[in-house]
Amino acid sequence: MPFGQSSVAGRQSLFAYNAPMRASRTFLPTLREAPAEAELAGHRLLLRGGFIRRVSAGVYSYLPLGLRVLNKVANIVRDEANKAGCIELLMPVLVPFELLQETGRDKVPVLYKTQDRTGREFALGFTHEEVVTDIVRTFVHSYRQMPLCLYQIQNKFRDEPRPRAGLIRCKEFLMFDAYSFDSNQEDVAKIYGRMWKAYARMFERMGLDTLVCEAESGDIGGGENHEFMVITPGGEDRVLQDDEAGYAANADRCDIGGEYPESDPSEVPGAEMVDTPGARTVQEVTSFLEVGPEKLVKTLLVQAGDRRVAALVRGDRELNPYKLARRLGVEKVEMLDAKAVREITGADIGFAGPIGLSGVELIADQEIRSESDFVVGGNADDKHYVHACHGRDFKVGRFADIRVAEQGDPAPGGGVLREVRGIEVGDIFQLGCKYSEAMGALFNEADGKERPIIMGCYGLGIGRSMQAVAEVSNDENGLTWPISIAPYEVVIVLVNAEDEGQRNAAAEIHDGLEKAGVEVLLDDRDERAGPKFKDADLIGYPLRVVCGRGVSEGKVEIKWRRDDDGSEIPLDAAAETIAEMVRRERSSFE
RNA sequence: CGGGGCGUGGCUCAGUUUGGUAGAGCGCUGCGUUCGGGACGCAGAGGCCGGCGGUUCAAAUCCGCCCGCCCCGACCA
Repeated sequence: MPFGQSSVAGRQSLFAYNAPMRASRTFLPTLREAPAEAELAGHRLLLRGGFIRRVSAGVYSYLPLGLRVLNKVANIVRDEANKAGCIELLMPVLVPFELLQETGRDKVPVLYKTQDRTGREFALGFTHEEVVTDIVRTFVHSYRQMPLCLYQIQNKFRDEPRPRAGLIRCKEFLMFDAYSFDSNQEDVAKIYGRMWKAYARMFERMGLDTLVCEAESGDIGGGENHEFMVITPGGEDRVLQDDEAGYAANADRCDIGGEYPESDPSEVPGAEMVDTPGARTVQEVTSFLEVGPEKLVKTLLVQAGDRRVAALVRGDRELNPYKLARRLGVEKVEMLDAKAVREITGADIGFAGPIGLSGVELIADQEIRSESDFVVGGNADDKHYVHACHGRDFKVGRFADIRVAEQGDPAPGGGVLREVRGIEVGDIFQLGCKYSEAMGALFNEADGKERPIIMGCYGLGIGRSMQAVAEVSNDENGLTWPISIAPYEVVIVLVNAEDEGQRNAAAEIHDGLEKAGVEVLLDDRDERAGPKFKDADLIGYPLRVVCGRGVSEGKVEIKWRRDDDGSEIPLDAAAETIAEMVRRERSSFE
């Protein structure tokens, strides 16, 4: 079995080095008090337990225990990726700048740039679409060479404006990234589904519950896009979900449901222009006119491809530019600057309104359709209209869902959206032909015609997943790792190292477990029992074996980290008993 | 990049308001006692108080600039 392929049988080969299995000879720098830098429970425990150490903002060292966990997470991912038919390779950190220029991603703001002594420019790899596409365009020329899915597990570098929460958002981080290459849409759907299932298994094996969310592909472009979220209050992503209908989406993507029958403006007084001196913002206008922000309709002027569009959204809502772009069938929309706004409205930004506006398409958020009597801009400096109604005072070309969804909004399936926080541990993307077209990655179809390769990409944060587990698997005493990624499966606490009987019993169990393929750490440090117990709980070894005073009666104590109480087992069969317990526990994560 | 907070032995912090040349707990070293849930006693080591400049007889403390770190927001390919 090749190195790195993880399974029960391959477990001993997980670590190429011969790691010391005695605490006195390894490096366990636990901290009694958490460094002030950490806020989240999992982050604090990773620091206290001696798993990681901050080197600089968003830059971490993995200490020996942390590296073991990281490797295990990586190996689970590797194993499932291999089972899904992906093939591992390794691409460089240094990416020649010209490669990124081919796709225009040389302007990505998070890019780290550097140059060699001759002045040749490189970027530090932040993701590897260009590098892998360059490989594929060189070697893949026929539909018969596909489907193909290549992946690597490697450090990524992103100059994040704000690194945060330990391993959750780093400037340098270990990531699994896979890239699929297909010749037809059916194969694209197949690999997408296969990666989806592979991800589900990976996270399951790590002991993580994930919620799959519809996601916004944003500027990376393309078709379907899902994110795997670990739901926890400390998560940085807003997720909206409707449990009953089984709908979940990232807040920046989330659709809004509901029925919006046309409102009847007949009871509303006629529209009237009023003075609103200097009142530009929603806040200023509504407080000046003494109305709620929901009674104001913002008119946002955007450039959408070669068209100019006015988007109408209620004052208490936020326009979702991705949704708007999708509804308009363009790649992206951009806010018009003050000069362009004056050309169209004859007024400053802040006074644009739909009444009498010409030369632009008018699209309004769907909820406006069933409401009336609004404050809108007057298309003249310091003027607004009150009692404006669509249909009567201005004509909306189209109503559509174009605003940012919020907690409490109607869900697409008919329920209500509820907001939770999530850590995005993985995502899967259909890229289409964006990169293959830009880079000339073409293949010959069966009919002899040349077409661009259809691509997909799949990312999974290894370190981020590790901390996500820490965030959801802990209690007041420390971490509670699932056995699949725990730094060691079993810890043996030698209570009194002076006692020969205890010492021999511990060594015997240790050797027996090692022979049985169990990852065991013998805590033989010259410490009192207290700190050893505290450290065992803090570090979170799944199973604890205590060689203490019971040894003189031929007994040792065993206790699962997750349980409050342990039990005593006979010393003479201890190793076999424990190994069997470990095997059973492992099997629950496979 | 905007807003807020912070920077004092390895860790957690006090001292800064009101200037007088640095403290506690934990950790560390040695000796002794102790030894099943972060022991106790005694004796020690360890800090140019983030950096630079200024004010002053005198600066951890006041002023200016810079750097770093954390949180909120923007951003997040």
